[in-house]
Amino acid sequence: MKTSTLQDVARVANVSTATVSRSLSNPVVVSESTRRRVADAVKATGYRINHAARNLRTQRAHSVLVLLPDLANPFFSAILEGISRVLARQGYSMLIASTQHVHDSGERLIDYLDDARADGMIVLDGALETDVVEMLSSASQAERILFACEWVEDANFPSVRCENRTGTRIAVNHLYGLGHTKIAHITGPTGNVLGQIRKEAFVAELADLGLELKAEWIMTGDFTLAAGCLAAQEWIAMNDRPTAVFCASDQLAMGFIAELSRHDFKVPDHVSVMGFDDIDLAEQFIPPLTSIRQDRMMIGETAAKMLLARIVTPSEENLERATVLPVSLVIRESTSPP
Amino acid sequence: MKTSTLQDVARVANVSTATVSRSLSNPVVVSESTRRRVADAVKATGYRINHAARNLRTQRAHSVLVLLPDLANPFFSAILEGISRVLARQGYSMLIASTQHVHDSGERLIDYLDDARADGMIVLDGALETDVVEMLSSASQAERILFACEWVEDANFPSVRCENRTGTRIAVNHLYGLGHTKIAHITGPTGNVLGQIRKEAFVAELADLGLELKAEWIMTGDFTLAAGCLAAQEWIAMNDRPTAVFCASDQLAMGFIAELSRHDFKVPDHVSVMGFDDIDLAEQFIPPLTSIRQDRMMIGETAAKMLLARIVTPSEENLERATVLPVSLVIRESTSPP
DNA sequence: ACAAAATATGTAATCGATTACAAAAGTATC
DNA sequence: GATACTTTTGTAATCGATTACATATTTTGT
Repeated sequence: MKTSTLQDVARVANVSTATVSRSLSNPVVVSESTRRRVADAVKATGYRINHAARNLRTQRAHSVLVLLPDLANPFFSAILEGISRVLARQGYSMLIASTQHVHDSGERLIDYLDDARADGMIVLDGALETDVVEMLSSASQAERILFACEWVEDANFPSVRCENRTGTRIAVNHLYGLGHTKIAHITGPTGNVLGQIRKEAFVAELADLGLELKAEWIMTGDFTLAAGCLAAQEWIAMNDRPTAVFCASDQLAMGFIAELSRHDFKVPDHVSVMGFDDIDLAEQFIPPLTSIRQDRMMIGETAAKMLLARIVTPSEENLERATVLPVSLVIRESTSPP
Repeated sequence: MKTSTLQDVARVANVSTATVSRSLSNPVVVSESTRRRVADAVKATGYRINHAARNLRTQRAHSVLVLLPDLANPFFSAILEGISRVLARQGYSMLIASTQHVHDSGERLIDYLDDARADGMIVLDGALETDVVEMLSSASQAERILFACEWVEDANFPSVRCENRTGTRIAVNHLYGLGHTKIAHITGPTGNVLGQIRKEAFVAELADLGLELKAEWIMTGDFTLAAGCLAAQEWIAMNDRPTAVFCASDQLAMGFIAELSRHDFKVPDHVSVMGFDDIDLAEQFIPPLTSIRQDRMMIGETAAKMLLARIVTPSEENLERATVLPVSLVIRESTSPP
């Protein structure tokens, strides 16, 4: 059975297609009685709007592309949930692509916007290659691209992020407040903005507190479990072991703790460990992880709202360029006095 | 700068739009020289096909909807990765929606197919409400719906799944082979097909091996960490504790182990524990988890391929209705002789 | 009661690509 | 060189909704 079209509805309601269209998308300009007849006809015919037709005519795709570096990273799930929720409410669909695949297939990201597949783009990957970033920022559609969580320093895209600096300071102060004075840090990947900022804030806060910081206490990681394990081996090998470690991500912290426990070190008895992000698993981990909580659902919702605002009313220049969302300290059992 | 259209290309190449269109989508019918001229014109104009226009004319959305019960579940990530990879290769986009949101917003799932937003649907949620399932199966587009991993018993949708029965038997035999004779099981949620089948296979295999099975050794769970914790409390409270536990999911196993270790029981010293799925985290867990591995990437790829075959050549009735993919035993450190 | 304004509806062009059909150009065959 | 056939290209209709503009109808003001 073919689905019915505006024409069919118009025939049944005995009006023109223009009236049906108006009745559905802009009801106030249609008289009460006509509106009712159209509504009945819609019900009778089981009419569903054809998105392809509307998209062509209105030059809108009614969908947004979300770009992830890695679908498997649990950090993104709640963000997607938030984005999806807001988009669905506005009748928009959510397209997903991983930056990896796009690169593999030689496809250009900007094509999604240029060829009417998506009206906007939310990028969750700050590690885009330079040429990709340049291509995006020079594109005519650049104002429809928004970064969330991560961002690219040089480019001037709108973005949503959390208080990375403040979060880091809160973390360090939590450890300091417990009595720790020898505090180490496992960083994110070199070149990553988040890792960089958290590291800078860490160094700055230690300086403010007048705490010593040995060079070897800053261990380079990359947000992953595996990197956490390696860092643990470094820690074990140290002569003067820090009594607390602030990790740039929960996954790092988990890997660190896991490797320690394989070598019979206990957290927080031998060393206090903190993460950053407060992913779902942090609460279930053993020991439950003290972390800096980012409201990922909120990040997703905010990103989607900002982007939709730009898509729907692109003229207004009172548009937010960057939104910074608060973080909070979640104290669990992986930290204690030294 | 507006993007250029077929018309623009045609003008530059000095041919008709029909020729340009053919030159791009069906080059063999166009002469070598013309094809070259068109190619040059495309490059000169920076032409990009307009998907909305093509979709309208061809009655194809060139996209597939993937329905998840829960974006946050790490089990799905690799499946999405597999789906995405195959779709991208064929020029299809991947839309994502969660069954929860769709239900909340009162939207009907089938609308995605009816209103030209998607050409097909991959459903990763076997727990759809009955009315939704009925709506889907009675739809004209029902042949474009495919279930992956989970499925609905009564309905006759094509599906991709893994060897749940065989996997369960392998698991039980692994434990039996280590010398365990008192083996318990933590099930999936009541009513879930996967949980049901794994439970049945578990009971059957124990019977085949002639092993005793006390009623309390089958603990009802729901695939989550939390359920695993509860089951651990049950286990602790038992007089005659089983020496091995086969869990219907890795998350159950992790919750179970976590709760045990909070009560100073050690795995595998006090009890051997197995999971099912082999999610990424299983390898990093402490202890690393013995599990039944499903190749989730492969499940995703297979699902996407099957669905595309149905979309592209819907006539052929030599189409696979169900593909069952093999599983394998991954032995790590959570199991040992009693 | 009539003009002016406001409201409601219809007509038809439009978005940009695809494709049935027609026409033209080229090749082979005798 | 004429005929039949194949290959290549063009013309124009089409997909289904939206919307500028025109027209018809109702309301308002005096």
